[in-house]
Amino acid sequence: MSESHFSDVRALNLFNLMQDENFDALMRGSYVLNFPPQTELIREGDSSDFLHIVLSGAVELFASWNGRESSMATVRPISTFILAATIKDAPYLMSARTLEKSRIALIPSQDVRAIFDEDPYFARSIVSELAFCYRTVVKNAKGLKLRTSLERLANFLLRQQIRSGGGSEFVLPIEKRRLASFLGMTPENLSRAFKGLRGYGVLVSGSKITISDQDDLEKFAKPDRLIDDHFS
Amino acid sequence: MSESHFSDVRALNLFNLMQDENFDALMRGSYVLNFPPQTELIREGDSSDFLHIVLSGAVELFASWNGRESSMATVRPISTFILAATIKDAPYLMSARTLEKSRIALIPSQDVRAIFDEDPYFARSIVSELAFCYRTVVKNAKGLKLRTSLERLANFLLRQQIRSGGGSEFVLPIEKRRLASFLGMTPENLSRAFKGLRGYGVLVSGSKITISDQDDLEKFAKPDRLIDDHFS
DNA sequence: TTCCTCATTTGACATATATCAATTTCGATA
DNA sequence: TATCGAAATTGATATATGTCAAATGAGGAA
Repeated sequence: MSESHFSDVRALNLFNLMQDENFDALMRGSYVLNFPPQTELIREGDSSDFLHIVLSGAVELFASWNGRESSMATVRPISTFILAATIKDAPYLMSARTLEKSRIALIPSQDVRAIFDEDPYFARSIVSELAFCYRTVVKNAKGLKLRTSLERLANFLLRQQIRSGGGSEFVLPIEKRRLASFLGMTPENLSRAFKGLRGYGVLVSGSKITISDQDDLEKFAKPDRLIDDHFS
Repeated sequence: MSESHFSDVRALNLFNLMQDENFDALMRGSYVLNFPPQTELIREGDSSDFLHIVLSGAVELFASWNGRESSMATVRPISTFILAATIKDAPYLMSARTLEKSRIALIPSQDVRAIFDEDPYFARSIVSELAFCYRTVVKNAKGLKLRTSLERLANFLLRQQIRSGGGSEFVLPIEKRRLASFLGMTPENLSRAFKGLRGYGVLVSGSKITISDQDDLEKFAKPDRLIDDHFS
């Protein structure tokens, strides 16, 4: 792993408290690979041999059943994914594919489990990370069950606006068809949902979004920190 | 806490590996309370002061937004709930209410966090438990996004059948209106869904379910271990 | 038992969302 | 710039699900 990536990974919440020698051991056993876009990295049901870290590019986590597919999350640098499967030594529940050309670090799951047992700081970080992941999925499930697709889209836009710095104009981070799948709707329905938000001051031009009436949109979306705050 | 409950709690995955003195310390600081049915134990958004353990009775976890409410899970003895909030010292994402007269143990969250730092076995168990919870919610989210309400019901019945011992006859563990909410539909729609499963050999009489044609139902439901196996 | 309350079921209807087919738009690349 | 293929949009329609009101049924209390 290159020095620059090395320190970026070290800075992750998951790794920033652990002892140097343990971090070094993890990194020594890891592989760094470049993948072209649209490469399937892991397939749900496979055994979890590696903890993955997205160093650059982007990775989509998705799930399939009975010929249907749904986007579950997008992982952007620098982040790990499938920690839970790694820890439990259980099969992956989601598949992963690169969305762009991506650089991925792979840490053998058994190394992660071994150092977890050695390093209480690492253990503490893993717990914190897992609790965070758990809460993220719960928030997602709440959104799915409590909101209509229009409301989910409206709140997604408000969250994205904040991530983008809070200005009234920002760019969608993923293709619309993936966004549709992530929000639990069809691309056609997403297109109509965007139209439906015009009445609340949302202007769409390609992937550029303009929120012309912040209050109006928020009044409709009713963002809730227990669903939409992705930082606790 | 009475001796019998004491050992039942000790037997939980979360507590069975930790050192005696640490377990004792947790129990010494804990409270055990009896609650009548329909008592709100925690409200989403509150700070997480206690890890809860259902000793007897039953507790529903539910979420609310904008005047709507959805049942997220039912917790039965002997199990803990809201571990993630406790660990992160973050506000509860879900509310909890007793469904029946229930006996609940409360362990101060700060004690849990303190002993987590002391006892590596406890830490290991917490990680395992959190990973398990995470995977459970991911499975739930997959079901919500990939299946229709009829398919969710069919698979719920198959899971419940297994939990009940695998016989062709069993009893629903919760009221139908709560089941409807848990499965993400209205009570009316659940009623119609039960009718819709008649064609696959599902007979309903009150809360008693009879699966008269196992193969037929399974062929329709297509249970998948990556969604329906709640043991890994 | 009888009554009362509340869950459940049913029917009619409204709304939300999906599907299918046909354009249109966009973006990569020759 | 021109072209190609995929993504996005649109319209028409089908299906799924929700809502409302009424009827039925089950269980507890007197």
